Amino acid sequence: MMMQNKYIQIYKQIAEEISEGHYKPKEKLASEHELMNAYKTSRETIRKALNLLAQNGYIQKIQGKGSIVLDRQKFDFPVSGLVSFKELAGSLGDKHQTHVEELAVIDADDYLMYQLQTPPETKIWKALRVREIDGERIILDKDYFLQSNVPELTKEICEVSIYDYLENDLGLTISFAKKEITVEEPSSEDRRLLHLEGFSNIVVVKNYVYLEDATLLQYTESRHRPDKFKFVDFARRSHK
Amino acid sequence: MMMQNKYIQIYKQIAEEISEGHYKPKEKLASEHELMNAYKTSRETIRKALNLLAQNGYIQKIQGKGSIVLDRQKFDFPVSGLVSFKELAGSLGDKHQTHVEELAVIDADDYLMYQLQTPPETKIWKALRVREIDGERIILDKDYFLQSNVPELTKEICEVSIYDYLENDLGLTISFAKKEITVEEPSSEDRRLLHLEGFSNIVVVKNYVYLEDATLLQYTESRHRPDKFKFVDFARRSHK
DNA sequence: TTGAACGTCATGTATATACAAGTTACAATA
DNA sequence: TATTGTAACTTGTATATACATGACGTTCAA
Repeated sequence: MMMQNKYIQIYKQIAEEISEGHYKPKEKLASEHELMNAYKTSRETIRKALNLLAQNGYIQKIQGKGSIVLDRQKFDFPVSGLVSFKELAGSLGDKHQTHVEELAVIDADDYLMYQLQTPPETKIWKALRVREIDGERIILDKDYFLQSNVPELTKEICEVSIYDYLENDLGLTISFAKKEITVEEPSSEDRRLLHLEGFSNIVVVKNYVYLEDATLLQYTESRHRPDKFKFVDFARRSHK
Repeated sequence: MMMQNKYIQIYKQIAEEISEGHYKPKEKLASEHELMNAYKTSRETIRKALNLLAQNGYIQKIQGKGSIVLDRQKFDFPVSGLVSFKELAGSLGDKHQTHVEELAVIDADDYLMYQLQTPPETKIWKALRVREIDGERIILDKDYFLQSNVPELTKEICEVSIYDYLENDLGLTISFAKKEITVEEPSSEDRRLLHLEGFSNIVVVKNYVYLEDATLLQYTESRHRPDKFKFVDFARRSHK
């Protein structure tokens, strides 16, 4: 009967209202007691929703006073967290395009065995994609999946969104990810596939994506031209 | 009577046990029911502690099975979240040093008025520090505080840790922060103060630090030599 | 032998109550 | 006037109970 969890519904609803500007920044949200009546639920359920809002930078809770709405405009989160290129490109300018340069099942070499924590000769999907924005080839994405997790993969899927395919079609649920950002010298592959004239550095984002059972699903290297790279992170201090 | 919140105590205790290797990765934690008896508390309190552990990458909860311990070794979090340089340098190599190049109260110029969201002629503490690791001048930190928040600041404080001073001495509690990472061309100031021979890029981390009442405490620009820069981020997918 | 059904234990969600603690406004008091 | 005290709000913590849902082993029947 329940379409979805109550506290997530409430979270999404309030988050949308904030995003659409129904509340102004620095404005106070209704109190937990009022929200409790408004949504006909218990206080703990309201509090779970409000904690999600706080965690994701929508509001700030202040004991004794209430919840105030933060200014997410001045706070824009383009590449924070686990977003995929499609979400990113959609939120930024349009005129983006994805070129699938390579798509094949390969045997894991030493580097991949280390990154994916697999035994030798494991079959691995390799997808090599170039992201083009406004006519410039900006990003090189190198994706690796265990074939045991992802049996089939096509050029068409790679051109749209691999994440959509994994989550909606294969029913895999992504739980958490670790990102590592460094700056390196461009490889010859980078120079061949991207427009790097005059740039002597490249930003490398290594992304380890895990499923709900804590097994590694995917290793991705996302190689960005430095002038077009921007990473935004919002973090709360967890405890005192 | 209560030294600290129960669920934070339990969180810290289990977190320490995991860090010290009392549990091995992939090992199962005791069930919520068992922990409930062990700590003589309610299940909800245990769950709050476990959720903190999950959020910070210590464990993964799996419905129906239990909580399994993640491998934080393979997962090292050097610069994730809100850590200060002191913590960073301590966890990495030693032989680090801080040079205070400049420390003064100034009037906000246009750039600072924008970054700190203040009216004109606001008095602002400016601290300019160079971080040296293993004899190389690697990082240039430019810190700005409103004098209304931080009345006094000394060279000695800047050499140790401004964060310690703010939190322990002034009683200011940092609540959340927004980071922005970009790559730029070095300024003449960067070239003068850092060892940048041969490097044509610099990694700029803009850090906006907020207090519990959601007011901006500090704006920091941390400018890193690209070869020594590394940023690690751990993120959970918040909802479905 | 296979497979469906069931019981048990795990975590997830929702509710209720009680009290602690921070904020604010206002009235009482010195 | 200035301070204190109190009442009425707010959010924070802790506890208890109930049921839903997922994982898994055992039992029992085909």
